[in-house]
Amino acid sequence: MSYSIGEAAKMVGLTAHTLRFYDKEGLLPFVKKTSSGLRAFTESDIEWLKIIECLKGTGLPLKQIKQYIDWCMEGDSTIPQRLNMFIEQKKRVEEQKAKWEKHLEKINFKIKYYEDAAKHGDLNVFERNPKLLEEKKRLFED
Amino acid sequence: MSYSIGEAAKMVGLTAHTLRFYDKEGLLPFVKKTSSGLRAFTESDIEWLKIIECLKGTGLPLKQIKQYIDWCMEGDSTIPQRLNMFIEQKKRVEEQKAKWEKHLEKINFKIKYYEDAAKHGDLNVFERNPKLLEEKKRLFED
DNA sequence: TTAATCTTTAGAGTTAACTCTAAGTCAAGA
DNA sequence: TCTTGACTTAGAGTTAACTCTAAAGATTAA
Repeated sequence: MSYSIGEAAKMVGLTAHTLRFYDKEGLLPFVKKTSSGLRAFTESDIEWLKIIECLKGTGLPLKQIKQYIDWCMEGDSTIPQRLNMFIEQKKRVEEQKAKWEKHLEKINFKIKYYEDAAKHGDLNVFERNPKLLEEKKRLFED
Repeated sequence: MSYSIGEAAKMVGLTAHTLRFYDKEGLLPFVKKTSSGLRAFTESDIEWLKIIECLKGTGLPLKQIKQYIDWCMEGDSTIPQRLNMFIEQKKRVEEQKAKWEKHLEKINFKIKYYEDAAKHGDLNVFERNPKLLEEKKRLFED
């Protein structure tokens, strides 16, 4: 049993256009076609799409995803490169998470700031709450 | 005391080109110019840049950042919109964080998978370790 | 004062990742 | 069989966010 491009697209939350674009870019060399030329996605292909989505969703550019796919197609000799790629990607994700943590602190500060401002209808927040000014200094200096 | 565009750029980790582009897009209406036409960034402007970086870094498009800046320029009447924007952005960041958490699980699985593959020089990982197959099924189904 | 190094503008070019169009082919239901 | 809707390709167009260029003006150090 296999899926058409439209069915596969729906399953992974992309459009058929996007899947064709990925194919054109060489990201889907594993997808076979029927005798009449229609792409037929297997269960295994859907899993490929999910791992592509995982890498794309964590910010890896399509070019590097293609590099990974190429390694996979090349065979067992590229296992070290693939392992290394996932280790690097894990590192990037964790760095990114730390960055977002810092950004989130600033956003939380702004929420506190504007909550007070909204309550009083003006921006004299720091006069009312000098501790918030200290927090701001801490958050925005580097 | 104030900073030239190049100094300001260095301080926030952007290029002067990018700052001019932001200015052209209307993101920096607060930056004043000297009598001879050079941009002069104040300490306060640098703080604006940092909040722009925070919003951009958490995935808010420049158009919506401009919307926020416009609200700030408009005055106290837009405090509720600004509060709302930061609340929404916080929500988005937390959703994104949850998504990354899930992606990270898949990446960690792949690391385990390729570590075993690398150790043995082949991809018969699931034959050696059926529990990893279970984990894969759990991670890649939905 | 002069050379080197900024900065200014308008506008063109780039990159990534889609997104769509046209013209034709294929498949499934009535 | 016919119609409707999904599929095919090549290739053009779009969007966001830069990134760069050219030509001219401003600033700074020697």
